[in-house]
Amino acid sequence: MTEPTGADRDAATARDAEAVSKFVESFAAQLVEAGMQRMPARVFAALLSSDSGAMTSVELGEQLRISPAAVSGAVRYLAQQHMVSREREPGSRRERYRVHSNQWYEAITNREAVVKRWEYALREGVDSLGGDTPAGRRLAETLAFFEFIETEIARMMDRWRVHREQHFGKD
Amino acid sequence: MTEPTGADRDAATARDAEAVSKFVESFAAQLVEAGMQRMPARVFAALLSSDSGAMTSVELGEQLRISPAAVSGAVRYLAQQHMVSREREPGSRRERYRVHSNQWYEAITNREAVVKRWEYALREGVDSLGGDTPAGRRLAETLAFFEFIETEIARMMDRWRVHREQHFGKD
DNA sequence: CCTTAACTTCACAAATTTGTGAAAGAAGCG
DNA sequence: CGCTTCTTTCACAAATTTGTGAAGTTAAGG
Repeated sequence: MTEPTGADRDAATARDAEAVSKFVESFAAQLVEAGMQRMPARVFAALLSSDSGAMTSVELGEQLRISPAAVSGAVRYLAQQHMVSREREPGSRRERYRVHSNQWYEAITNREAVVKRWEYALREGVDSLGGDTPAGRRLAETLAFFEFIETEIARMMDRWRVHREQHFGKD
Repeated sequence: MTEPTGADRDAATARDAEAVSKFVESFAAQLVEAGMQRMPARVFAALLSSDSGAMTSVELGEQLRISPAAVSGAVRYLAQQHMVSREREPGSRRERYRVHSNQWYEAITNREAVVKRWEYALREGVDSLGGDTPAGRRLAETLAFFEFIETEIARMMDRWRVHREQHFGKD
């Protein structure tokens, strides 16, 4: 063997596999409880708790004890949600999956597409029930709430970026 | 029959059952897509688009064509999530389920319990991986993000209450 | 080009979730 | 108190979801 099996074995960054696994499973469990699918949740937690913030398909399969097919499905989902990005390490056919902290903060707050569809459905509702009926007014107010939320969240993320830079630097 | 079957049949507030149902199903579908269970989503949408903002178990069962058991399960879930409240109309064993707009705006943004558990898991992770490791630092920053979000959302809801009062009055 | 390593797709079995009918449990009203 | 009406609980069948092995596809490197 010319290279160590699995992840980085450098003494300075040696990982306590047990501790990592414990975190991965408990954080993933919380994500699942919040509605995320199991495999994406586990893969995401694994990436989040890796030192480099990136892992290959094989590494993920080994750590989580899941098949390549499961890894594939999970990362496809995560990539679609913009919570993870794929990288090709040059001169290899291995793919690397990376969690960019910034990126996933945006992804988790940016339910923009979801909210837009809610707003669309609500507008349809207001139209067809009539803005002058009690129900129509309730829907209209709900719509206003989401519109409000949408702009507020954008501003909140602006403030976060400032806050983050102050506390953690640009990185 | 001394009272009309189903909901209010007063001409002024006559509901186009078809239109209501269309909205209910399409809005519910969006909620489902966002991770909500089907029955709670449908029940919630039905309440939201009712003129009075409240319906009995029987009315819900009729409109949605579901069994009493399904209604029961759905409203239990919605009540737990504080998206709906139960009322007993005095002098009847009928229960009424009501959506208070205010209440459900809070419920939807107030993922407090969820976020708290995420934060707890992240703190555990930082502790066990060590705040001086790259992974530990990533988890710590993620934790900071959620703490930030938590206070910001509380303020956002304060602003919403003001905004709402200006645009829709106290009601 | 051919080989081979890596990822993806697909069909399917297992596990989980969902909604129902039936029975049991409350609570008003006589 | 017991009847009646409404709601909840429970066991189960149906439907859906999940993760796998195996076959298929892609692309690097000879």
